[in-house]
Amino acid sequence: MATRQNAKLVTAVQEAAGQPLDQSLLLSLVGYNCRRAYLTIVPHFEERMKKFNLRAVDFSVLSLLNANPNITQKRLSKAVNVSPPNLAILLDKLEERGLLVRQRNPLDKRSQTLVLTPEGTRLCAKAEKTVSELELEATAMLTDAERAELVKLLQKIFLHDEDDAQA
Amino acid sequence: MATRQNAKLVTAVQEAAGQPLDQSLLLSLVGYNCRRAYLTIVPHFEERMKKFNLRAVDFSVLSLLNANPNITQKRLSKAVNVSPPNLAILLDKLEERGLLVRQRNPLDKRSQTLVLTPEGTRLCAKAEKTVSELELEATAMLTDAERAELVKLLQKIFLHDEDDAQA
DNA sequence: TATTGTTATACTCTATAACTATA
DNA sequence: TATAGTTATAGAGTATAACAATA
Repeated sequence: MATRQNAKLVTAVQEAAGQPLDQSLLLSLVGYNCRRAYLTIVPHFEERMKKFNLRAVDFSVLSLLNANPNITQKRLSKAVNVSPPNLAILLDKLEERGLLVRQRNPLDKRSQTLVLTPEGTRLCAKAEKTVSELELEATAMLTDAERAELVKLLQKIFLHDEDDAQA
Repeated sequence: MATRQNAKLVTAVQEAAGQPLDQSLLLSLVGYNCRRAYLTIVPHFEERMKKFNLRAVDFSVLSLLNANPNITQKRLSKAVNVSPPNLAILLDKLEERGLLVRQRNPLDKRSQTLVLTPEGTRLCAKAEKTVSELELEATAMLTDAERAELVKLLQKIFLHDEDDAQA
């Protein structure tokens, strides 16, 4: 009896070991595929950005400030999806590195506006160039048309009810 | 002098506040768009899966075991991208909840093979149904053709040098 | 009274080192 | 000696509560 049970298990285990993994359900899910693709690109990002000592969030902050000087921490917080307490710490570090400065907003002294320093601007330019290159590498299996189509479809998902397109 | 500086800042801040955010560089990056789309879908997932008390990883594990009974923890670990120590804890919890069982592999007693219990199978079926529904909701702005195209392009990024398609 | 930003802190996730049992 | 899995623990990332300054 125990033997028959065991024989069944042996067969089942051998069968399972010989089969390729069936991931069909997960692979049908948009969210799952987004995550897998993202996790494929991230290591490329991290490797190439080591020399700038920038994480993905740090890069997003610099790039956003480069394109939008003098925005408040509140707007930045929403845009990069980092809570105010965590953003404060992140900005402390970038400010210590001399990449940006906080200025008291003369129009509302509760808030602070942010600008890159000349050094921050230089670093951002280099980092943006590197990121654009690395993106092409990491998605080299796509044609330009496919890449454009992919970006368009992804944006449909999250841009349809945007908040800080204005705000 | 200080006044002229200040006047300049006032102007710059007013200007910045009046403008919509320029995110053009970030929006050109595939990785950034993948992440944003994923982060848009996640809250839908979490809300609908609360009643099953399943996180995304838990769901992936159940779904994978449902389609691949009797695989080893090692293969599962690679497939869900969770390190063995962390997977051990995750499996402890699912096993305590009576959703799966670990069996010593009779062919190699170092390893353990995993199977869902009847209860685990039932829960998985319900969860899979819910996830498929929620995915359609979260991506309702896409046509079926667009959704299929999106999935195809995302998979091109991460399926081109797969490991555990076999292994 | 409400808002911006900060400090302090807790919680979750992920990563690493050392151990056991088998091979 | 090498591998599967576990335990313990450290570190990073994220979330929450309470506070100061300003509106």
